[in-house]
Amino acid sequence: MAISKKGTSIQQVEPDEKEPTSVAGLVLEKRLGYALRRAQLAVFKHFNEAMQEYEIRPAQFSSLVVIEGYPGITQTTLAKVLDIDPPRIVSLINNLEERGLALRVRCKRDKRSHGIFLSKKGEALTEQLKELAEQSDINATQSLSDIERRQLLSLLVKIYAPETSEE
Amino acid sequence: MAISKKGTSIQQVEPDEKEPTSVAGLVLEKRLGYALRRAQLAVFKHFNEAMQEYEIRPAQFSSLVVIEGYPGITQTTLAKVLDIDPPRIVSLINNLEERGLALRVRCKRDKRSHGIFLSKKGEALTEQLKELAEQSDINATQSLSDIERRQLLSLLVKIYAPETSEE
DNA sequence: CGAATATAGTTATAGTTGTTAACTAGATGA
DNA sequence: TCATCTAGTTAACAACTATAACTATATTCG
Repeated sequence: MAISKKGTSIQQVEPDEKEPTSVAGLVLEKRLGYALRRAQLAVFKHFNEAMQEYEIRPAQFSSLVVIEGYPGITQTTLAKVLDIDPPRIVSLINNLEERGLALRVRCKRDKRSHGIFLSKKGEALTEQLKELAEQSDINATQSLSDIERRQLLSLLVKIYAPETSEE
Repeated sequence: MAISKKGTSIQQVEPDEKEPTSVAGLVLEKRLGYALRRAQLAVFKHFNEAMQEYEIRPAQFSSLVVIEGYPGITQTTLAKVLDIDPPRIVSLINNLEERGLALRVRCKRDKRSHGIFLSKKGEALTEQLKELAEQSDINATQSLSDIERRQLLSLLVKIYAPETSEE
């Protein structure tokens, strides 16, 4: 608009006088996708800081929690539950296994598949991490009340898993 | 738990009888970070499908909208507003410029910086994309009412930009 | 039975993205 | 005028994601 109006080619202009510092007022502030992305990044930043000393990444944490809840779960099922591709599971479990947090046990019935279990160490760590994660969530959302936090959670679940969110 | 209990080494076990298909019931379902990530991926999937024929990626869309709102914005300011690193802006704007959607204009006052503007074509496209993006948001959140959608948006803004969300 | 098909896990590969360091040109200030 | 700072850029690299293809087992069915 500002430029394309003039027919002659312009080489130089004045810079914008007002310096925006946020997307406030733009359509962008009304876009759910954008807001979700920004909020997710903000919350993950806290999470990663909290987990740094344990060298646990988000996907590893999720895996630990799911394995804890379903001991003996197969890699394929874990991939489905977390909605990630099977090849990613391999290095993920490799890493947990190398660190002595989880172990693969070949399945008697179907020798192609492995059940995944937590070691004692893995269980203990998972308990600790769950506490940390909860605290990190709260830290990352200081501007929200408890009620708002619960509201938010329930709205998000409705989006990513609409079938399970009837209460 | 299941495995580490026995002292002798176990080679093979039965697989888990119950096949979980979601994180319902696990602590994971209570984690904001996890819910945000899953919801964001779901919404972005819709967005990317909608934008596919225009070959516009999320960051490009955001840039177009911000440039439209602040014609002549510098790359540094754009980086700040979108909270992305300056190097990323370079290829982003290069791409928009190559496609004739935006243009860099060297700034008279400070010859180091460039003002970025949309071309007529860029403006027209941005208008179209904004409609598409709004529709895509709604499609991605069919399970939410209009009120819930607005609630969600306002909660998310409180997280990623707490200072701007007082109304 | 045994050939065709399917599945669990894996490996390899490559595309895409985000991060960091360092460089150039121009601006600023003592 | 020299040192310092900043905008934009380039290059190198680490991380993540997606795809294809391979292996070993399992299953199905003529």
